[in-house]
Amino acid sequence: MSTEGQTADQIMLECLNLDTPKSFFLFAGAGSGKTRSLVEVLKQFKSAYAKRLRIAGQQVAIITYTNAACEEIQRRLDYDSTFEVSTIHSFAWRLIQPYTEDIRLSIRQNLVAEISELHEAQEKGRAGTQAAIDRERKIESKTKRLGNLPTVKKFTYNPNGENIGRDSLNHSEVISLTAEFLNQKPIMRRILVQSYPILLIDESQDTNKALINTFFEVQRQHQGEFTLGLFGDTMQRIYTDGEESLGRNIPEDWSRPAKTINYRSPKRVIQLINNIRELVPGDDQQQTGWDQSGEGFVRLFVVQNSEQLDKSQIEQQVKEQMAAITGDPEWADGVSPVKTLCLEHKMAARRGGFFQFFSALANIKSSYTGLLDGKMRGIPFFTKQIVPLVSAFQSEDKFEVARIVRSYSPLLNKAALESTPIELITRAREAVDALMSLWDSSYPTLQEIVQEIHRSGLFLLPEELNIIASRSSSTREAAEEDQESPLDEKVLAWEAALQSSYSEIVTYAAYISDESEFGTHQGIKGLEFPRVVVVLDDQEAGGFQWSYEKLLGAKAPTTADLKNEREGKETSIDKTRRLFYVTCSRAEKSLAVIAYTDNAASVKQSALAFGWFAESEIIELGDT
DNA sequence: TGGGTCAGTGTTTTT
DNA sequence: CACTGACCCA
Repeated sequence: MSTEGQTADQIMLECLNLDTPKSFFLFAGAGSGKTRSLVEVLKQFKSAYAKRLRIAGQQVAIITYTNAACEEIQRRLDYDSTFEVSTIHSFAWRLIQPYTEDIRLSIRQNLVAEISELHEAQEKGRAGTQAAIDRERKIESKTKRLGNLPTVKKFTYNPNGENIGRDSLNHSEVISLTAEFLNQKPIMRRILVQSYPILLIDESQDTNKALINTFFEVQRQHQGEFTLGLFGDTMQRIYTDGEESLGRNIPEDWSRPAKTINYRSPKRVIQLINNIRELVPGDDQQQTGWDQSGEGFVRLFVVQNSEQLDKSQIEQQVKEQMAAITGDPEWADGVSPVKTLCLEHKMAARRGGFFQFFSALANIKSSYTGLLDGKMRGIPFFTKQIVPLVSAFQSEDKFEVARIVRSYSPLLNKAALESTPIELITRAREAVDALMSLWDSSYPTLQEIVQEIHRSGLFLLPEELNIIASRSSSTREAAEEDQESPLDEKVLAWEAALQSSYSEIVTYAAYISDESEFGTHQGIKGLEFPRVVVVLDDQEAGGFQWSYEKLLGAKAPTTADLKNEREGKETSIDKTRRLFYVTCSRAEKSLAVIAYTDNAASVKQSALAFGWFAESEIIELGDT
């Protein structure tokens, strides 16, 4: 370890002094060992102050962005109760939860304002369009919520999932209510400061703007009794909610420690990410490599878009070339992890071989989160029952097969009352054998699996699947004419999803449990992988927030971009550059960037002109 | 008929 | 955010 890291740790430790508290903003770049510093400093803090905090009934609050980061820090702090580690959402909810009447009042005011805005828009807008219908529906649901508001005894909120109940608040409401209450109610500020004399915020660049500014204000008003410690890297702000000017407006009397060594990436990758952020006006943060880091490799593969492009073949080719270039056979041995980062889940789904299943269910907007975490009704039936059963059966693990059937099968429970154990077991075995015979020739479709389970009764079918399985083809046609209710929307989506092969559910299950070789550009915040492929493909991406084509000069900046630039605001190019920075900085050994583009020549030229890649590091693939 | 304005449309990431 | 298309006005 260099002295630089110790210095930052030392500064932070000095700030965390209950008698002379001092706030700080720690610049912690990619791979700088920030979590390790945090844990080290907190452990030292604990030995000096834990007892005093406990007597006063106080804790140190540590706020993270994701659940994964939260669990990681909790674990590394040995689940010590001196520390309250939570995501921003669960922390915020704990603060405001008791204030039912204030929440009710605030929500009421918001609803009234939103409804009147909608009415206004409805008068201004054209009648009969989708937008008008949507507005009408919104007015209806907001009015309904307004009417229901007085009957709410207690508001509910689930930080980790869907919040669809009558009494529930959504994610953004919890955050904005917290900012509002802290701003308006001195007592809330006092409770916060007294419960948590130290508040540390990880990934502060992505913390909600209103809330982070409120925390600044709380700190300003409670100097001498409150420490606010922000960790972050403004270059890694990749969510729209964060404060743009964070880091530029830090109060004079704060400490500004910096961890500028990158322990994660090899020198060539660090040079690339330094070059990427060099182009950001006003950002002078540069990282240095660790003495023991290797040189590493970066390559840019430029692919001209065309109709008949076989992307999977190109991406395989990239891995093989990377194996040859780096001398690291694990790039292409097919078993070692190579992480491929795509902009969107759908792009990952296409490459990961579960697109049909995923995109069908992605149409159910109300439970998209459930699709991403695998908790959507209908999915655990496959991932927790069918997939484990099939894999146990195929590896001839009889105990595991028996365990799964015993845990889930109504065949055993129900029949248990009227039959002898031997009959039961025979029936269950026949049901399992019948199911498994579907795999005899090739993979069955999910539909075939569902039909077979429906026939044998081996497992209980979730509602939507049961509806589909019980339908005869004539009732199915009748049902298609009437697709009004939300259940029908779900049933339709499931009908499409069930057409996919069993293999899709297997690769999907791996994806949502983070065992897949694919990830999204944003979802991999804070993670690291030895071999990284970054896929840039505007054409395949559906969204409009990022444009790699503009970043790489293949597409001219738009009038909106030029206007933003003139006004000193950030452009879509700035946003895309930061996302690109985050993806590239994940690599521990070597990095391959694949740029699918309408203008290969411009991409190559820009990559050279920016100084990001050398001529010898750019490889053109495809038709050219 | 040409130009200007603005509503409508598509739609992704995390909690 | 960027684009399309409806609509208004000269």
